[in-house]
Amino acid sequence: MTVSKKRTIYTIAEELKLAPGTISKVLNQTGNVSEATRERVLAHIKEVGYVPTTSARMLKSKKTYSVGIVFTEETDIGLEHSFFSSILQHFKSYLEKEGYELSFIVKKLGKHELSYYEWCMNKRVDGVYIVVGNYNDKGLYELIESDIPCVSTDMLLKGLHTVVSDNEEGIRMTLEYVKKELKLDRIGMIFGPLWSKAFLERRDAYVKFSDVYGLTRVKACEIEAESFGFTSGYNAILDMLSKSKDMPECLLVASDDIALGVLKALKDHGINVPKEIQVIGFDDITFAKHFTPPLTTVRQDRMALGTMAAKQLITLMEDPDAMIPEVIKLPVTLIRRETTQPPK
Amino acid sequence: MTVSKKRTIYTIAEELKLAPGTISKVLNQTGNVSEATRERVLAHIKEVGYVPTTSARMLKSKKTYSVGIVFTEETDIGLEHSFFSSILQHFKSYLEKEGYELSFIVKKLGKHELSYYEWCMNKRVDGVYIVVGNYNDKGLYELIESDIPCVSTDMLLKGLHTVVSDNEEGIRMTLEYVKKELKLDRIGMIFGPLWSKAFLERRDAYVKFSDVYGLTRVKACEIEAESFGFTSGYNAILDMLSKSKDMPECLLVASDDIALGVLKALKDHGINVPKEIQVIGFDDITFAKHFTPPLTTVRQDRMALGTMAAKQLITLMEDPDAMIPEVIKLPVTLIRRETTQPPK
DNA sequence: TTGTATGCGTTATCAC
DNA sequence: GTGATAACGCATACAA
Repeated sequence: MTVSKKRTIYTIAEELKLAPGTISKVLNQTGNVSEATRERVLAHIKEVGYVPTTSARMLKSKKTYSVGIVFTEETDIGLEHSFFSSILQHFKSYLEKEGYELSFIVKKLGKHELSYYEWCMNKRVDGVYIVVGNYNDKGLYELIESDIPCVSTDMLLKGLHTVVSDNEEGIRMTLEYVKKELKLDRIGMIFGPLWSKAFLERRDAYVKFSDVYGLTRVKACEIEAESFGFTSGYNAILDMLSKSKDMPECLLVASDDIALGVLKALKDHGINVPKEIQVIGFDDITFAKHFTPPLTTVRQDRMALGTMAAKQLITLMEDPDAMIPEVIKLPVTLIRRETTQPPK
Repeated sequence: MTVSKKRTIYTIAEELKLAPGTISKVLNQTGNVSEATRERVLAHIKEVGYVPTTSARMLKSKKTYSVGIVFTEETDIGLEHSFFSSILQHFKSYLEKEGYELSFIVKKLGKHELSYYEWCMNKRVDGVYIVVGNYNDKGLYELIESDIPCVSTDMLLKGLHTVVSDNEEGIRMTLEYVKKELKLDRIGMIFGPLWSKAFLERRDAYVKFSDVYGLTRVKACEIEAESFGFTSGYNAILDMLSKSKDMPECLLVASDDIALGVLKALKDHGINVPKEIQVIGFDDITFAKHFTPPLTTVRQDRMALGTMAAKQLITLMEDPDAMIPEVIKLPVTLIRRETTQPPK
């Protein structure tokens, strides 16, 4: 392929014996251009493979077709965290199909330090997607309060559009399953870190619906894991075992990552799952079905999460005042596998 | 925080009773500016939080402090693939610390379709990082042959700077371990898809060093997995078991993802690891140590891979003709865990 | 040492 | 319908 010589609206105007402005008009489908010249210009542009230069365009107009991503890297999270990177992946696919481009928001450009907001203004991004954010991050609030469209799949904040799984319903159906299908009574739960809204919701739902279904909560077996990962699950069980010999029949775990650690710890202590204790996770990460035994869990639809966030953001970018619900709850599904076992 | 009113070099020049050009000079540390005004300008800029607008700057100058990322999504790969996203994460961290910004290269901007190369020219990225690419992707070659600095941690191509793990040495040390510590003789290997250079290198090294160390290759147990994931490993074992009852004492597997599937299949068929057969993986993904039994494997230093790629790219971006080696091989480490067991 | 003028490639507002 | 022309915010060569 020949490396195309540099073209601008001027060169192509010249080649077509037209005025630069006219080219711009057909490019932006603005103003009046005769159908004839329109076609002619479009054809030529396509033939020579001309693409308007982003920077110049940005200089003049508002739309940049770019969105900034906030992906806070902390406490076991980051691109390596499969749950979030999966959502991001789907978000990315959808947005790219719509012609948008994704950039990670940084706090430094060349030698200039800047806040999220400054970066966004500077880059003139059309919108922002918060994949995972930290409630202690001041910069985030400045961003959310600004009039740059923001969407998140993680944080729940007044004024921020968020797409999340229906955590409460997930726990409700789990507990209903425990009661009605598993026919169990005594339950416990390994919570995730409770500063996370999602984990908090799951804990609250657990408290609420254990009542509703008349389940018995074993208080000694309700533990808040120290973090998000496998290890925190493992440690939570160590903690539990040291405190009490009084094990529940079924243990809910706030996330699969933690649940896998739980399962491992149980196995290491010779406690059989599901015979001696049954375990139910949350998320349905890829590995959940590959573990031994395969984990019963509540599936979050990662694709729907990412895609829906993308849709919301596009709506907002096209019309910042669009009347759309601030938080959208997506349905979840209970996936029955082998860490639970209904009575025969 | 007050949302700063819009500033340009003009407004800040005005505020300081200086000429716009002067501001520009101190910003770019070019031309002659007295130390006094320099300080004054810098101080003011910092105070009001002024940041030069990228688009305008791009229009004039070369450097954009931005790099494009090629992350081909195929055959089980994508952001969800923890190995690659982990490398990307480290690459990203390093580059951001240096003030660069990362954007995913897309093939469509607004309503314009464009090639990788066009996108890069258009955005004026300083460089490109190919996290994972596809050899069949024509657009990639155009990019690599252009004079945009490119670095990869995946593809091996003439003219492309690449940072990879020393696959050959990894396999060599594995085989030495099998021979000298494990005292085993009969070996087999589940290869990864051989169109991948990395997997090809591992296969070739396996062939070469099994000779060197006088190991016996069980041909019926040398199988090319159909893909990258857990499932392909599982299927490879199904395949192997159907073909031969003649199992090797030790099975190398081209990657941990595949190896975990292998382990599961073995377990499902009641074959004990490491008692009946020993297994060694490659990569040391996070989950390798959490599996039951924990996987013996060759660790690739993902952080070094990402960081080194970042360093190489920066060197190239600062001086495109820098004399640096085209391919850098990073050392790997054998991690002994429980899928292998030396004789007592 | 500091200020001025011009161009970068667009878009948008006018006249024609 | 079409063609000039003025911004947009910065860098740079050149004049002061």
